[in-house]
Parts: sequence; structure tokens; C-alpha cells
Amino acid sequence: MQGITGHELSSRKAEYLKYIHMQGDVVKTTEIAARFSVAPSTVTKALTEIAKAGYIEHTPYHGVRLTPAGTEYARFLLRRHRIVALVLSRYGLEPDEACKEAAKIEQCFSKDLTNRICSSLGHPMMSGCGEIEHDNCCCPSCGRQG
Amino acid sequence: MQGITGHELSSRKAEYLKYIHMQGDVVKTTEIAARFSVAPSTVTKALTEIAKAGYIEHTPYHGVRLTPAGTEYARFLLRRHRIVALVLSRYGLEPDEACKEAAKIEQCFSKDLTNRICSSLGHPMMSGCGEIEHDNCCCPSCGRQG
DNA sequence: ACGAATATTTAGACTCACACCAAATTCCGG
DNA sequence: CCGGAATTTGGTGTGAGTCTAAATATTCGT
Repeated sequence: MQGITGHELSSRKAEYLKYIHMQGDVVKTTEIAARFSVAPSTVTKALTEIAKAGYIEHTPYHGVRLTPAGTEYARFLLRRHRIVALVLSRYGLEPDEACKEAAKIEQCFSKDLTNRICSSLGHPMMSGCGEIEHDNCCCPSCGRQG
Repeated sequence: MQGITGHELSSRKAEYLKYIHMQGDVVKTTEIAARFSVAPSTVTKALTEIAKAGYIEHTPYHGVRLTPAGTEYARFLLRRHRIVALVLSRYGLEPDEACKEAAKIEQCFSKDLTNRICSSLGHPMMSGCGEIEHDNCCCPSCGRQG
């Protein structure tokens, strides 16, 4: 959690990781390919690289599963998404719009920036996108740790 | 102004365009290359493409100058930058930090999103980054037009 | 347990954006 | 008008993402 900058994975790979996290347990290549409307081979290549980065464990032909580092990273991605969506909702966007727009811009927010905003908002527990977990928030000034 | 989405130019080209706008009048290839620390040939290539998109007029060996469309686009880019910086400053970032961080994330903000935020903020006239011009704001609900 | 259908991976190729270098070209001031 | 400086051209390389076709592995039904 210390080392995360928020830019370890490209935005596409981050999306895959978030999806894997949301599905929980083992996720198959085809499932991801269908969800993102890309060829299975595209997913295999990305998965191989995400695995090389240490966020997932890839058992060829049998799917992937998050590693502890992957779980931590996915939680950060989710928290970031929700924080960004929450910010947007403060500028008049409806929850679902905020969520859609957040998905388009969240990849630009570093972990530090996310944490500063989170902190400034008083570590909110909810956004229009769902509950915000602060397990890995580690904003320097954050009292919440799990 | 009607057609701008905010994603017509890649972020790198948008930076070049903003720089050209800030310099005013004719800008030379070498000047841009020096400012961004890239080889002149890299700039020439980008300039050719920006010209093809209609935002600048490129007279080979003599530099570039914004077209009316380019001026309009650059103004949008500048307004977007300042709006984003202003938003960040509302979450505890100091003006210069807000400006730096805005530079990193602004390219993700579509014109529509920028306008919604601008509108929600009441079409502010200033940000830590400078004066915000609403000439081309054209937020549907915006009364300011120049 | 076998073979077909399905799922997955591998290999090769493409695009786009960005960058570089070296060579050719153009410009400009003495 | 000539040479140095600026610029452009042309060729290359990288990284991310995508695709197709072919190879390979798994799974399921009989």
C-alpha cells in the first residue's frame, strides 16, 4: 500500500483488474473478453502482463485469481473510482452520470491526489457508486485503517 | 465551439497548442522543441498533424500560427485547465499544486463535463491559475458569452 | 474413455501516438 | 552568394491495445 502510485497498470489493465476483483475468486478469460467486448486473445495477453506485475495468478486454461497485492490494488482502484464519482456528484452530476464520467477520468488520478481529496472530504463512507472502503486509504492524516 | 468534445487532439498535441496560444502570433519549431525538451523533428511531425486538423497554419520553415478554430480550441483548453485547477483547489491543494495536478488530469475532461462543472461553480472568473475566460463557454445554461 | 465441441493460448500482424537519429533541404545574415 | 543554423524528411523503435488464424488444452456427452 505504501508503494502504490496509481499508475502501475495501464487504464485498460486496471479495468480488467477491477472486474476480476468484483467477480471474486477465479475469473475466466472468456468472461472478461465478453464483458469488455474484445477478443479472448487480447485478454490473455493483458492477463499475462498483469500476472507479471504480480497482481494476479494466472493458471493457463484455468483462469485468474487476485494475489494479495492485486486485491489491495483493486481496492484502491475501487476507492478511487468512488471518490472521483463522489466529487463529480458534487458538481451536479446524477449518481449514474457521475459513475460513468468517473470511469473516464479516474485513471488520471494518482493515489496521492485521490488520498488528498478523500481526506478533504472527510473520508466519506458512501458515493453514488457504492460504499467506500478505507482499508487501504492510508491518507497520511487518516485515522481509518480498516 | 459547438463541435468540440475536448478529445480532438491527443494530450501532447493539446499541450503544444496551448503553448502556441500562450506565445501568440508566430511560433517556431525550435521554440516548441526547447520548451518540451523533444527533438525538433518530433515537433514538426506533431505540427503537421495539428495543421491537418485545422487548428494551426503551418508555413514550412517559418513557424505556425493559430487559425480561428485553433484559437477557439486553445481557449477551451485553457479554460478547462483553470476549471480543473479550481476544482482541485477546493480539495485542499495550494494554487501551484492544483495547477500541476490539473495539468496531469485535465486531458480526461470532456468539454461537456468541463461545462457542467463550470456551470455548477457559477462560471467563476478566477482560478489559482489565472483568469477564466468564458468566451467559448457555451454551457447550455450559461449567460456569459464573451 | 473417446471424440467432438468449447475454451484458451500462441504467433504474427496492424494501428496509433510518441520519440529519436541522420540526411536532405531551406533560410538568412555577413 | 555562401555557409551555418533551422527545419523537414525519411526511416526506426517502443509501448499499449487490438485482431485473426492456428495450435493446444479442457470438458462433456455417450
